[in-house]
Amino acid sequence: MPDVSPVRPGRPRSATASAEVMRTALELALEGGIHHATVERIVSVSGVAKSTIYRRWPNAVAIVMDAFLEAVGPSIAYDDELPVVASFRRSVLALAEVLNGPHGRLLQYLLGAAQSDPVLSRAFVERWIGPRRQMGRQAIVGAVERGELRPEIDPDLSMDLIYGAVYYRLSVSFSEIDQDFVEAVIDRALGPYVRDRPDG
Amino acid sequence: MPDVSPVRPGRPRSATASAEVMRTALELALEGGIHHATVERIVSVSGVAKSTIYRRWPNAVAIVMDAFLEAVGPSIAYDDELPVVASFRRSVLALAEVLNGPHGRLLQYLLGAAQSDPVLSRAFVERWIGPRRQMGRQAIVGAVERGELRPEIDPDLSMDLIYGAVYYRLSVSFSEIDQDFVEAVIDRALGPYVRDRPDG
DNA sequence: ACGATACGATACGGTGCGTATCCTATATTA
DNA sequence: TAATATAGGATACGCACCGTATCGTATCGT
Repeated sequence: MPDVSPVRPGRPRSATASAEVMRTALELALEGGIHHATVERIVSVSGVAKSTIYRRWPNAVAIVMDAFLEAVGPSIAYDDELPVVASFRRSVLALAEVLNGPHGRLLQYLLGAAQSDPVLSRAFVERWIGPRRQMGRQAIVGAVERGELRPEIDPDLSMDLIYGAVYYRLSVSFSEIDQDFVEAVIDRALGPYVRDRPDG
Repeated sequence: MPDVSPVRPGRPRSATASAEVMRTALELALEGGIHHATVERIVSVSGVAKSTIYRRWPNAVAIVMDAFLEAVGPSIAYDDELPVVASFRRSVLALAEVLNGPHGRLLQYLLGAAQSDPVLSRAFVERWIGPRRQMGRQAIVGAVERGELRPEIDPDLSMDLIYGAVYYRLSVSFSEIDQDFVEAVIDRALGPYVRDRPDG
């Protein structure tokens, strides 16, 4: 996240340089895995100088991380109008779609790199994991307040169960995250707490 | 896994060399993270020649993987005599104890490396993930047969939920795997399927 | 003894890292 | 307009590690 405070003497940082570096890093990582996105390659492909890159990012993975989050970060796709189970289905299916696509492998690489890079891991939690958990927790709390879910449900644990199963597939059991799986997971995590609704 | 068929001409491979290499690799990785266990460092610490190492392993991570599995691989700790929920608690708590200790961070590193190394990932699934899932599935099937669990339970999905939550903590949300958490996860994954036992 | 294979030692080219240096470009401030 | 501060491009550097190759020596089976 190259941060530039707006009022500062001297030549300002080039916005196009940052964009070009991230674009190149993402492209390289998508093509040949995260190990293919090296600083030296990014330099030679993007044309931006090494010194410029190191002035903004500490290493190559950080660039890929920023590029990834900028590309697919914003979409969370919760919809509070729907019943809570349907809302979760929608949101987790959207996540699964990302994870099953090319960006999913990239996320897998980033997650792997975060395992031995505390800085990266913090960024990962704060900018990717955290927001989604937060939205999910709020959805559950809201559903409890509306009487859709029984109040005994533990929102945090629910998040661990749902997202846990999804990421387990991605990064531990290395199997597919299909629609049936997502729906089954959500049903088993939330189902026992769904209240019967006499008014249909 | 350096495999040597027993009947073969020529000088046999030294067993002590393999042992010393793995011991050193494990030690280095535990000390300074998996990136600290480089082939060149293993060479200079263990005294075993580079050529000998490359004759047996393709790279440094593979050595750490073998060493890790040899050190903490065997323990699964299922106990079919206990009720199924208690049996799972025992087993997953034993796993959590490993994951919370120094070997847990190592597993985290290995899991991370597996994300971008297909060979390592296969070995990981076959030798670490697979056996545990298998034991767990069998425990559930057995419990269904004994009438402890309702037959509608999906054993595979149950494994995804339980182990998913555990590994999610380890490698995605980077938070602690304490006893309360483990018990809550198992209760929510299996609880709804536990049959009342009138003779209990 | 002979052939086959392993071991240790050493050297090599290649890649990538992160830093430093130097010059030039472009902004603010006095 | 001049001074100051920061950015960008280009280049070179030392370092670590990788994986391969080559060599002489050691230790098996036949």
